[in-house]
Amino acid sequence: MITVAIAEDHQSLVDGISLLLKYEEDISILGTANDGEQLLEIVRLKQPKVVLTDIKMPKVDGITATRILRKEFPHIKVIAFSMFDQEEAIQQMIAAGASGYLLKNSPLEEVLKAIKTVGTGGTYFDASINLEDPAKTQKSTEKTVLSKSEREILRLIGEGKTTSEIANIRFTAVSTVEKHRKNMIRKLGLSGKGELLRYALEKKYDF
Amino acid sequence: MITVAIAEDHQSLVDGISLLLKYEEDISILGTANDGEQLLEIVRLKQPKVVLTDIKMPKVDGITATRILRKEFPHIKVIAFSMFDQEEAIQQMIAAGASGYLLKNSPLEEVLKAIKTVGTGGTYFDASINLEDPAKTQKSTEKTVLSKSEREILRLIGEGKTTSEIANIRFTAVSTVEKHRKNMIRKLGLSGKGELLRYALEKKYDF
DNA sequence: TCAAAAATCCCCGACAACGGGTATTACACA
DNA sequence: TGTGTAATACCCGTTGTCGGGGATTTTTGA
Repeated sequence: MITVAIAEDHQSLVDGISLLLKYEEDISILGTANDGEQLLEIVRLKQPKVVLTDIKMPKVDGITATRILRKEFPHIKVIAFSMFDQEEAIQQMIAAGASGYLLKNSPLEEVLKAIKTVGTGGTYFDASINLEDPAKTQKSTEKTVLSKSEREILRLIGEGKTTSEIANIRFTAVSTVEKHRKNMIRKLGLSGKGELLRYALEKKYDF
Repeated sequence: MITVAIAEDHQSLVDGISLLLKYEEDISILGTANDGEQLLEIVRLKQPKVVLTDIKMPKVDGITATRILRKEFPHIKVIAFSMFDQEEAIQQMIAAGASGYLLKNSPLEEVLKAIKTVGTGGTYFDASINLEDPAKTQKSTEKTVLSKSEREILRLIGEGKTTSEIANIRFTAVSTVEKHRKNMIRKLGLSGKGELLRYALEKKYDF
């Protein structure tokens, strides 16, 4: 018997999945949640074997929830369920300890397959996902190399501050902040005008 | 017997709804689509009594599809099915001729109720929708709505493309893309260098 | 059919962001 | 004690973005 908990902010989709799984003999749904907080509660109470979770959710996002759950209950397997096949999200989800990744525009049958595969110790990644890409992986390992000032500036960039605003906040010269920007761009292997803001916004859940 | 066509770009959700409706005696699904073009095809071929459609879809969006269908087949009832309860979208959908409006974070049972109510000549609007405040509604409908090209460009901005790259992709002049950018900034009340990218990244997950 | 909205193109100036350098001070740690 | 890294600050030049205009064509809605 595979016990499952589902977290997904669209109740209609939760209902659809529940309906499908209800007729499966070897699968039992222990609970459903509409946000990350509810998911953590349910898992702590009932400890399912498999967790199926959306990435974008209110209160606590799927990546953070996965990281917390995998730390508390290493035996619990997590399958991510997302609308997007963005590499960053997938990469982060894998880093957080997910055993599978599904896309919402795949058939519902995929969900069933994924739960069964992951529930019996395997991994399941949607066919339309292409992983590896050494540049990205390298990027994520190098991100820890950022220094204290650099991290602070990156955070401020993520909050929408411009270079001159950051300089005022930190009581340093504009040229210093720009230097830090450039160093970060070099360290992270980025290029182009908006890339650092992009990076800051996408990684801002990481602190 | 109520005949139905469903359009929704997330196949998993289509499957869930289909699964639910399959066990209903008086409802029959004539076809499902993953984008607006497919929906138009199906409706023209099979002419269902009720159409359940997502608003955000590839190729042809739900609002446009509704407008076209209501013009060609005035007897066909349309129910909108959306993730967001933004007044502009609801207002536009009603203006296009929709008889109902559902939110994806409502239970699946609501879908059933809505189809039955609309299929028998009624209207069904989600309880958590509040449409009063005519002044505000009027204001937002004529102000905040982005056009087709603008939305496409916003999407590309969200994918990290620069203005010149977008111009190449769309086979238009750089100046045109810049004009669209500026119009969007004005429409959305933004200001500053990175704000549009910021907006694009934040709204990217919301449709 | 006809006006409104959208889409296309161009101009200018201002300035922030980036790429590529150089240089000084300070502090850690081996 | 020296080497390394971080943090500070400045230079030049290029490109992208934004604010503010104007103008034409095409599409669409009423």
